[in-house]
Amino acid sequence: MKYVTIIDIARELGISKSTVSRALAGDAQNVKPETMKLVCETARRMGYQRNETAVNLRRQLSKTIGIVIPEAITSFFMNFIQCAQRDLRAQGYRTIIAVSNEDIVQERECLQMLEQCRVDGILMCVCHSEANSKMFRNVMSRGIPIVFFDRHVRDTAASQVHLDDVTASVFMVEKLIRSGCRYIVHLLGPAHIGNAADRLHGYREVLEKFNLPYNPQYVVEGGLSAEEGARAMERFIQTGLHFDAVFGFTETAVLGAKSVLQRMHFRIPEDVSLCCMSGTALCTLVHPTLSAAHQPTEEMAHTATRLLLEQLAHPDQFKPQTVVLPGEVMLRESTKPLPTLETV
Amino acid sequence: MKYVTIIDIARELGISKSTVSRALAGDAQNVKPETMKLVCETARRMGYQRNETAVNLRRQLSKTIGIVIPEAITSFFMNFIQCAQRDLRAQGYRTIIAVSNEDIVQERECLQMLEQCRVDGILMCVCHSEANSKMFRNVMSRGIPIVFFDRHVRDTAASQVHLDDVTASVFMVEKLIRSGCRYIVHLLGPAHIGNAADRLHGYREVLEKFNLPYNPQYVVEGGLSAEEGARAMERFIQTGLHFDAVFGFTETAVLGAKSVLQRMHFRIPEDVSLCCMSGTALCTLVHPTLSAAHQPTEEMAHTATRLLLEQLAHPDQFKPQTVVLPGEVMLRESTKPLPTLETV
DNA sequence: GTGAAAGCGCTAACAG
DNA sequence: CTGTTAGCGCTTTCAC
Repeated sequence: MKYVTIIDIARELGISKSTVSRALAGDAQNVKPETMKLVCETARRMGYQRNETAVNLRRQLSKTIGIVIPEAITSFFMNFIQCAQRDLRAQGYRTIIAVSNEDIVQERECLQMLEQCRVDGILMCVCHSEANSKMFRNVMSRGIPIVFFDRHVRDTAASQVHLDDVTASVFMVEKLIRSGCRYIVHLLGPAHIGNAADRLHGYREVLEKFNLPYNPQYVVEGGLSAEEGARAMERFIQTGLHFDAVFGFTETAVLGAKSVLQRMHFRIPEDVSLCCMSGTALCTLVHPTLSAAHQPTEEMAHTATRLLLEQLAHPDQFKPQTVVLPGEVMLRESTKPLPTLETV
Repeated sequence: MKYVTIIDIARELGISKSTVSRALAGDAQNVKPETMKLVCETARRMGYQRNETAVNLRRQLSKTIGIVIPEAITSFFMNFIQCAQRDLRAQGYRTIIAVSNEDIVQERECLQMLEQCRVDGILMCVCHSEANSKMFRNVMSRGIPIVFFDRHVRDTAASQVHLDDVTASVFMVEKLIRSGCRYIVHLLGPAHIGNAADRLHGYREVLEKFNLPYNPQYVVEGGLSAEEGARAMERFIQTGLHFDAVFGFTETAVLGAKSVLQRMHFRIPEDVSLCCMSGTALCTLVHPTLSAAHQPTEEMAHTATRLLLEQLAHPDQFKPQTVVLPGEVMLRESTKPLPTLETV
C-alpha cells in the first residue's frame, strides 16, 4: 500500500530531496555524476515509482490527452486510438478514452470529465456537427486545444482532419457498379453528421457518370445504430423495389441491414452486396468479389496527433488547419484492378 | 489556461477555502444550508471544475482503474471496455486503457505505467499465461488488486473470470459440422495462452462425437496476428489436404487466413466456412448460414468489474475467486435451432 | 458552523 | 553542485 517517495530515498542517502529529484530527472548539469548514479541505483533498489499525480499537480499539466469517440463497436476507432496512442506515448503523453455513444449529452459529460482530469489536449470525433460547438469553444478558450477527426465540424476555429468523403464514396459505389450492381440502396447517414451529405453526393455522382437513373426512393435514412439500420432496411423492402446492393453510411447500420436480409432469407451474398465506409475504411461486409477493407486509418491518426502536438508545442502561433485526406488513399491499396466496364 | 479554484471562490465570497471545500463536497453536517447553496451557486457561476489531480494526491488514491488488453483490433475488447467503463463510472471510477500488443515486455511497461498513475485496481487480459506472473504478484503485494479476464492465468492468487472454452468450442465446431463441413482446419492458438488447449480439446471432442477421424495435420499453429494466421493457412494449403472449414483460435488469425484464401481464389464462402471465437464472441466471419456472432461480453465485463470493486471495497476479507462463464451462454442467443443431424 | 494550518509528492526559484 | 523554501489544489484534523 505504501509507495517509496523521493523523501525516502533522500533520507536513506542522507541528502536533500531536491537533489534526488534532480538526479531522477536526469539533470546532468546540476548533479555530480556519482551522486546521480548513486541516487538512481538506490531508487531502483528501493523500488521507487514516480508519482505522476504529484508531478502533474506541480507542473500544472497532466501530460494526458483525451480522446473522445462516438462508439466503440467498429474497429476504425480502435485502430485510430491505437495509432494515436503510439504517437502520443512517444512524446510522453498518456491517453484517456471517452465514449459519447452518439449522444450529445454524453458527449458533454465526456468533455467535462476530461477537463476535470486536466487533459492537455483533446482528439475528438463528434456525434453532431454543431450541437456542442459552444462547449467546444469554451474548452478551447480555457487553453485546451482540440483537434477534430473523421467527422466534420461546422463553424469551429479548431483544426480538423477528415477524409474526402465524396471521392471515397465515389470509389466504393463505382466498385459496386463495376461488379454488376445496378440498384443500389443508400442507407443515408443522419443530417447532423456532415459526412453523410458528402457520401450521398458521391453516390449520386457515380450514378450520373454511369447514366443510371437516380431514384430518391433508394435513399433511406439509415441512422447510426444497428437497430436503425435494420428498420431502414425493412422500410425499404416494403416498397417492393428491386435492389442488388446496399451502400451504407455507417458500418453499424449496415450490420443491422444485414441481419434483416438474413432473417428474410435473402441469399447473401449472391443476391445483395453490402458495403459501407467506416472512418477511413471501406468495408465490404459480405460480397467476396469486392476487395477487403482498406484502412489508411493510421494516416488520419498521425495527422490528427501531429496537429495537436504542434499546437501544444507552440500554442502562440496556432492557426487552425483543415486537412482533407484524399479519397484516393483508398485506391492505393486495392489489390485487384477494377474490372473494365463501359460507361453506358 | 487558468482554472477557477476553491480559493477563488472563497475570496469571492469572503469565506475560507475549507468551508468552500466542505460545501462542494456536500457535507451538510458541517455547513449551514444557506452557505452551502451560496457556494454551489457561485461555483457554477464562476465555472468551477474540481481538480481531480489535486484530490487524488491528497486522498492518496486515484479513483482510476487500469485496463490492460492484448490487442485493439477485435471488437471484443472494445465491447468489454465499454461495459466495464459504464460499471466503473457508476462507482465514480475513471479508466485508463493500455494495450500490450501481445508482447510480454510491453505488458510489463503497461503495468508500470498504471502503477505510476497510481491506479486503484487493474482489469487485465494477459498475453501469456505465466511469463509476467512474478510482476503480477509484486503489483498485488503493493495493494493493487488485479482481476484477470478472458485468458487463463496460471498460478495466481488473483480472481479470474473466463469462458468455459471447451463447451464454447464444442458449440462452434458442432455448428460447422451440422452445416455440412467435414474437414475442419483448426488454427491452434499459442501454447502460452491457456485457452488454446481448451479450444483444441473441444474441437477433438466434437470430432469424436460425430465419429469423424482426428487428423493432427488439420491442426496448425495459427498464432495471434493476421500475418501468422495467413502463414499458417498457406502452410496448410501446401499439404494439399482437402478442407471445407477453418476454425481459428483468434479472430485476427482467421482474418489472415481469409485473406490468403481470397488471394488464392477460393470462392469464399461457398467453399470454405471461416469462424472463430473472440473473447466471449463466436464469430462467423464469412459463412452466412451460420448465425451471427453472439456476444455475452457484458456478462464477463460485469463479473470482472464486480469482483474488482468488491475487492476494492473490502480488501481485508478478499478471497480469490475464479468464475467460469458457462459456454452455453452462447447458445442462448442463437436464433435458429441447430439443424438436426444424425450422429454417425 | 467556520477558519487556520498541515501536508499529499513533487518541482523550481533562489541561495549558498 | 547542493540545500532551503515555497507552493500546485485540495482535504482534513484541530481549534474556536
